[in-house]
Formats: sequence, C-alpha cells, structure tokens
Amino acid sequence: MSDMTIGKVAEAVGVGVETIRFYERRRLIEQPARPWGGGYRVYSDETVQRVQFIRRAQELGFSLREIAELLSLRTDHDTDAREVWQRATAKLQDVDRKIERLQHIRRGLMTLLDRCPGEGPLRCCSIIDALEHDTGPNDETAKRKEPDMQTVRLTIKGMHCNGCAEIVRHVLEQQPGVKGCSVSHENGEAKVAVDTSQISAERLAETVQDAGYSASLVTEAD
Amino acid sequence: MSDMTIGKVAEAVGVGVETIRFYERRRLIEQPARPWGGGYRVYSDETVQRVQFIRRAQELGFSLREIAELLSLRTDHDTDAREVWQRATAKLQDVDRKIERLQHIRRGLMTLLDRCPGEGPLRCCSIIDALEHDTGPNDETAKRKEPDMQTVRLTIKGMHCNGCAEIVRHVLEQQPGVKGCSVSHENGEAKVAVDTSQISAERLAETVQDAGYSASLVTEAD
DNA sequence: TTACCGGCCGTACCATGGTACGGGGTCAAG
DNA sequence: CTTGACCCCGTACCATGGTACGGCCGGTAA
Repeated sequence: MSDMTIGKVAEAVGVGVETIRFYERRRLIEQPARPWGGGYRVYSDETVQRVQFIRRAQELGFSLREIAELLSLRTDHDTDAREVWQRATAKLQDVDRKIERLQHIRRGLMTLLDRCPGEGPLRCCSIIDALEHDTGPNDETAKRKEPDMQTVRLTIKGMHCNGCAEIVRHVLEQQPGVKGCSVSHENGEAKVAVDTSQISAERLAETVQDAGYSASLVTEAD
Repeated sequence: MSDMTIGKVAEAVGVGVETIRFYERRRLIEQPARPWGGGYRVYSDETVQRVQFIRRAQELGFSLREIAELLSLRTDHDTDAREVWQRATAKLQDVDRKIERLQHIRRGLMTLLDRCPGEGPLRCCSIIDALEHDTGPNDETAKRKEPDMQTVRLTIKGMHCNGCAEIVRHVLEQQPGVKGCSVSHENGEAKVAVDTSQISAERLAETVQDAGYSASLVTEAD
C-alpha cells in the first residue's frame, strides 16, 4: 500500500493528479519527502486517508479553508472534541442559512409563476413586468391574467378528524396556484381549485405527504 | 430624471459605480451615446430601470448570463411569454436541486452531530472518526458515545385527535437526537426524550410548528 | 538504447460577481 | 484660475475549487 506515486493516490481516491498537487499548494497535505532527492513524490497510505478525509468533509459542505483547520485540529493532540463539534454545528447553521435563502428565492419565483399566464405576448408576462417595476409579492395590480383553472381531487389517508382536514386545507392553500379547496375528513378526500399551469397535481400530492399524510391523485375521466 | 451621470444611476439603484461599468462590459447594458463626444456617459431613466431589472432578477437567483438572456428576450418583440415562463420554471427546479443538495448535506451533518459526544478527548469524536474512515450513516459501530439526555416538554395547540398526536410523534421522532417521545392529544402536550446536545428544544418546537401545529416549550423548574 | 508513460514545475486559465487602483480628463463652484 | 469632486480607461485582484498546458525529466520495458 505504501510507496505510491501521485497517480496511484489520485486513482485510489478518485480525484485528478492535479487536484493532489493543488491540495499540496493549499497546504492541505504536506509535500512528501522524496527519498531519492528530487525525484517523484512517494506517498504512503496515510496520504490517501488524508485526501479521503478532505473529500468527505467537502461533501459535508466544508470549504478547503475549513478543512485545513479541521486537519490541524486533528493533529493538535490537546484538541477537545468540543472544538470539532462546534465547527460542525456552525456549519449546520451555515447550511440552514443557505437553505433559507434559497427558500426565499423559491417563494419569490413561485409567486411570479403564480401570476404569469405562461403564454401569449410578452407584455402579458407578469414575470418581466415584476422585474421591470418593483412589483412586490403583495401587489394587487399584478393579479394573474389567464388562469388555467382545474379541479384536482386527492385521496388522503391519515386524517383522523376535522382538525387534520383543516391542516391539510391550510397546507394546500399555501401553495401558489391554489385558489381554494375543500377537504373532507369523512371522505378522506380533498378537492382543490388550482391553476395547473402554476403547480402540478403531483406536487400538490407531495405537499400533503410532506405534512405527514398519504395522498394520491384521483384520475378521473370527467 | 434623464441625463444622469453614472454616479447618479449607481446611487439611484444602490450599487457601486464600478458595478454599472461591469454590467456594461458584460453587455447587460449598452454603452450610452455620449453627446459631447467622448466625455461622460449620459444615462436616461431607462438605464436605471434596466439595472433594477438586473438586481431583481439576481435576487430571484438568476445569474448574469441568464439575465442577459432575459433582457434580450424582452427586446425581441416576437417573444412569447412562454419563453420567460419556462426559464423561471427551470430556475425554480434549479433552486430545488440546490435545496435538495443542501438538505442532503444537512442530514449528513445531523447524523454526525447525533453521534458525537461533543466533549472529551479528540479520539472520542466520531465526527473526525467518520471523516477518517468511510463511516456511512448506517454504520452501527459508530453509535453515540455519551448522550446528554433530557426530557423536553412541549405544549402543542391544534391537535384535534389522536391521529394528530401520532403525526406529531412521527415528526418529532424523525429528528436526530430524539430517542423517544409520547404525545397526548388530551393534554395538548408532548414529552420528548432527547439528547439536547444534538438538537435544541427550540428547534423541536419549530419542527412541530412546521408540521402545522403551534408549539411552545414548557420551561420547568424540575 | 531508445521509446514511452507518467511525474515535475510554474504558470495561466475556467466561471462567478464584482472591487480596487492609478494616471489621467471633465465639470462646476468659488 | 484653481480646487475638488466626479468620471474615464485599462488592468489587476478577491475568493472558490480546481483544470490545462508546455517543456523537461525520471523510470522502466522491449
């Protein structure tokens, strides 16, 4: 296992040779001493471990800078596990912030898609409109123009009472494109008045599932 | 409003002067004709609109490249609104993918935090451990080492039946660090056995809220 | 011994969205 | 007429995580 050239290490970990050299420049791995004075780098198994460590940490969202710190923590013998734990927790919060930001963007896009007819001449497109003028999410002048309303029926299992039905209704009405809905606990069914150009029926079902119920589409030849 | 220098435009939109010039280089805005041959750029109100368009589109997650396309679509008179709608939809999917990736990372971090004692010598730290060896999420050898178990009580409103209670229990048990819990519909309360070094009580309450109920912590002098 | 593969090294380059700098020109007020 | 604020231009630089290239050399196998 030991005495590998850079190519072997790269292959073992599944990265490019240049990447290994790059990590070396970034001081994530030390230059290996080269026995025959100036020839090829000779790596040991340990280096493979180290590069794998780097890759795994990257998958957890750590940057190379942060990984360098983690690696030096590991070397420092008097490091408390608390150190590492704190970094992981901070990273978690970091990830949470990113998710939140993306969800904000998502809501913005949803709102725009909700209003846009999705066809016709460009001046009817409320997306462009909203970008041109400062059309906030609660601008009443920018209501949708040509909805493609349909009624979607969902069979829902797991609703035990009217409270459950209320929750499902609430969750559904949160979705863009949903103009109204009625949910019956007795029938285990939801009828949703929705503009299917904004949100698919499948996505509605998923939404209900996310809330902890099981939902399936009623495909009707109406 | 018209005949503004670059500084005025920048100020009006709230960006730096260099940013305007940068957009010009990236062909997001045209070089304005400069009346007195070679002197200052003279912008009209339209440019302010255009830069605002760019900024708003950025907030929706579009890259400058994509924004350039949106802008040229807008200029093209025979563009269908469908074009724009498709781009927005694609971007939404893009955002969804990013969110999913981050949530994957989040789950990974949660799993590690769940196992790490959060204190003691470094060799007890399962986070470092997991990074060193390929410890997958379902590695039984890496079970947690020193949990800090506590019982958290939550007051929950909006549970109308035992089914609701079941859902709340399910949701809570999904969380890392939660070792068990009982939820009572009658008392409107949940008791959660949880390792609070992994997940905070507040976060538990938020989780329940996300599921559509109202939840608050019971602070007890026990 | 000679070919050939791979490693070595420095440097430049990719995308992304800007920011900074230096040496000059322009414009308006005092 | 001078001062000071502003603008002009080209170019370099920031972080991030690599990738690519070209010329040379080390190691090995036929």
